[in-house]
Amino acid sequence: MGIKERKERERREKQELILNTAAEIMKEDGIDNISIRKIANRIEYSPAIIYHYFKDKDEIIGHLMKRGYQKILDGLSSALETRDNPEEKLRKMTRKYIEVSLQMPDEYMTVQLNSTPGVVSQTASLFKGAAEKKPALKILFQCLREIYRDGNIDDSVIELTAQVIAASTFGLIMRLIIEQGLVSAEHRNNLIDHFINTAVDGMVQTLGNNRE
Amino acid sequence: MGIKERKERERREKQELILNTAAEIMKEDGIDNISIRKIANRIEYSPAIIYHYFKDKDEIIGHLMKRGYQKILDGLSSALETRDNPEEKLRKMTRKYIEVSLQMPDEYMTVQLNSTPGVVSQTASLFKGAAEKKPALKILFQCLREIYRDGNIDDSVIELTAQVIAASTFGLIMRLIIEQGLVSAEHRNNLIDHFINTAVDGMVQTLGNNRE
Amino acid sequence: MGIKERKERERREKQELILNTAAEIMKEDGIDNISIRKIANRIEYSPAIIYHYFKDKDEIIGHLMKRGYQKILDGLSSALETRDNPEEKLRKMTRKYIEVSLQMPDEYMTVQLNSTPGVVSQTASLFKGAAEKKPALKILFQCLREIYRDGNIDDSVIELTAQVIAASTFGLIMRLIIEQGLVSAEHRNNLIDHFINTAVDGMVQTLGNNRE
Amino acid sequence: MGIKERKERERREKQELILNTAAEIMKEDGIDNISIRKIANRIEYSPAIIYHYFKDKDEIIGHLMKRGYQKILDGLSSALETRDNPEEKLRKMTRKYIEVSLQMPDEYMTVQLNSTPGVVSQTASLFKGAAEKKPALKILFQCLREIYRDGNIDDSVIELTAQVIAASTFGLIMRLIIEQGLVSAEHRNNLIDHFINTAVDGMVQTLGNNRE
DNA sequence: AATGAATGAGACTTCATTCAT
DNA sequence: AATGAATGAAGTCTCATTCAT
Repeated sequence: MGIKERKERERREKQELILNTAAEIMKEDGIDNISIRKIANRIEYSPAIIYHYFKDKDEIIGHLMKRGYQKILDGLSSALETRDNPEEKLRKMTRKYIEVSLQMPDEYMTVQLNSTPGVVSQTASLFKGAAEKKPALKILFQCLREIYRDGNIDDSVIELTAQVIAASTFGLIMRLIIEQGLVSAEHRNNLIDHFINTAVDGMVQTLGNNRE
Repeated sequence: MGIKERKERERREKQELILNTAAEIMKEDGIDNISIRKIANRIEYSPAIIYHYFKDKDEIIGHLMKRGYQKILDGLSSALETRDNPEEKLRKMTRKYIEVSLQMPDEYMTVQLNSTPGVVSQTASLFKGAAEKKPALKILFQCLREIYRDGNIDDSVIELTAQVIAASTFGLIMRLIIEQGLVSAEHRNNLIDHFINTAVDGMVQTLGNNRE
Repeated sequence: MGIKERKERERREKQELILNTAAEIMKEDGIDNISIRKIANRIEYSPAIIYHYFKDKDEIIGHLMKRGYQKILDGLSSALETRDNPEEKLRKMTRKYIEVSLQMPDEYMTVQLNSTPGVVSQTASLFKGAAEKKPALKILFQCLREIYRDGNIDDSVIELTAQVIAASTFGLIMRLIIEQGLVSAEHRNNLIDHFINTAVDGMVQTLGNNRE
Repeated sequence: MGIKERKERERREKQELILNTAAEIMKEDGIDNISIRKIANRIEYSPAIIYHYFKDKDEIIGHLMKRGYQKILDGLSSALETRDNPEEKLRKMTRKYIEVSLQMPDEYMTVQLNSTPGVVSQTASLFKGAAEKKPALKILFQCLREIYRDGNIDDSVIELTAQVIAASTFGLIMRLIIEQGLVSAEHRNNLIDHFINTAVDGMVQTLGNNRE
């Protein structure tokens, strides 16, 4: 009696098809140019059927966002499970985050740049106290805390540092995405290495020096 | 025979009016919501007349972009004219760049995020050799070069550094714009200070240390 | 072999369910906003199944109408069975008719205002000869006839009178329904009393006076 | 230089054309079935142009309503300017009101039956105190007041009477409209005469008798 | 120089209905 | 008996653009 399950599966498959098509369009034309019609045309169905699988356009966009955010979080937390010293952990995490993001450039852009309240409340990370409320930032914060576990550096300063690292990393990723076609793979890797070795590491050291 | 010039002038004035109105709308509703109709309504002319002054909507958007880019460049080069030592100059320049950008958040976003070939070719800065071709990056590069004038650091490394600084700064600005409503003025200043003092300075020092 | 009957019964039950749900929607959103989908959603079945029980939407609407008309007739004839004098009977009947109608305002409106031939042929009452053909009007006519059994008033005049009473009563009911929220219960009762005591009674008396 | 005026006129003419077409559709399909598309199809223009002349569909409906209401008020007040005695004035007014309404049956129905708050607040007449707030009812009230100027009938009773007359008249008009095709012109006139002579007059007399 | 009129395309969404399963 | 999938038509509205005047 797998008939029910088959139907379920087919339904999910079609939903996936719709979402993937929407993602495709987003990639090509930007999120604001996703339209029910375009999706319908591509999958060669009538526009109406889409409302059979999703309540409205917002729901589709919503799914697209959730997807992007989830992928990033997954990638990030996988980097946490190493047993390296905290400095090394920080480096690996940063690298992982950059890599994951670059593998889904369009979703990343869409999610991170969206400024509708509902979304920005999830992606925001620069406000005071964000280190406690934002999962991704919290990870970063704890890593830094561990690095300075002996020194007496104020938590607020560590939060600032985490935020600056996050924002800088975001900037590098975004520019790499935007300039996609213009930067060679080799140079891109050099940039990432250099960013981690001088910017991130530089911050950590500078902070350490200022401690005394 | 000043009649011709007067006409010319009036023409330019009206073009300005149209562009300013478009900029206004961009600020309020985002670049994707600029419409010929909205512009026409605001200046209380008919939509058709706009085609008298601009070929089509794309031309208007193009002008808007060029404008934004120019403002940034102007602000930046003004920071160059100080006689401080290069380290201080770098700090001032970075700060100035951040400040200018934050004063025109929407134009900045629009210009920097646009990925149509025509525009990205102007804003791109991460490709190998950008330090020579991009005015803004060139300034940064020269400043760094001056800092390490005694050491024997390879130009390619300095370019990498300039690019990483540029990308990081871009990231901080972007996130500050996106999270506008959520970050207090005080915290925002702390972030900028911390960014300059630890991230930028940190890079410079780390690079110096690695020299030997 | 009660199996066939059970199926029959179940079928009728489901038809009832569908009709009741349709009536519900009519009450809430008006007759024009009844949609197959809405019915299906409420009874938690798929839209398609409804076509199993009714040919199409028109058939459902048709049933709804018939129902309304029946309710009114039932209520009316119950008022007939008193043994009062005819004047009193007329008053009671009128009052009963008003009350019953106000208890099912939406059905009443829908039925009475519908002007598709099929329906209007049932509700029409103003044409010459209606007193004989229309059950409801016939009752009224007979009541009036009884009142003037001694005088020599022409049947056509009595019919006119019955028709005017019917139309006036209809007007009062309709306005009370339309202005529902604006008329207090007390004032509504006053209006009904006043209508019966002055308008209906007034007609009857005026007609009696003109007899001689 | 009547060029401006000509354009103005043409504009108004086209607006009229649209409104008339809308009215036509209302007549045929009911107010709820007016659609921009239908209007456009009939006048053989594209749907978009309609938005050139009216802000949106609501504006069109609004105009339709205002039109209907105005016609009625005009017709009514013209009946007031006679120098007859009040009883005769009442008869003439009633007759005039019926006649005017029957000349624009569809607008009348549409306006009177519409129960959206904005409209019903204009057409409502049965609530306590309506005689003061509703122009049409006020006229009726004053006429009755004049008839009983010698007797000591309470204003609230006169208001009730006015309301009952208004509602009854409304009922007669509505049924005549609905049963349009079924009632001969002769019979229709008989009904109107009979209504005025027995129902309206009957009320007036009955009220007068009850005074003592 | 300026405008009003007009259009065709496209946006989102709801609906009644059919059909294979 | 019941359903999910699918469609085509229709609904309102906005837009960029063209053209005659």
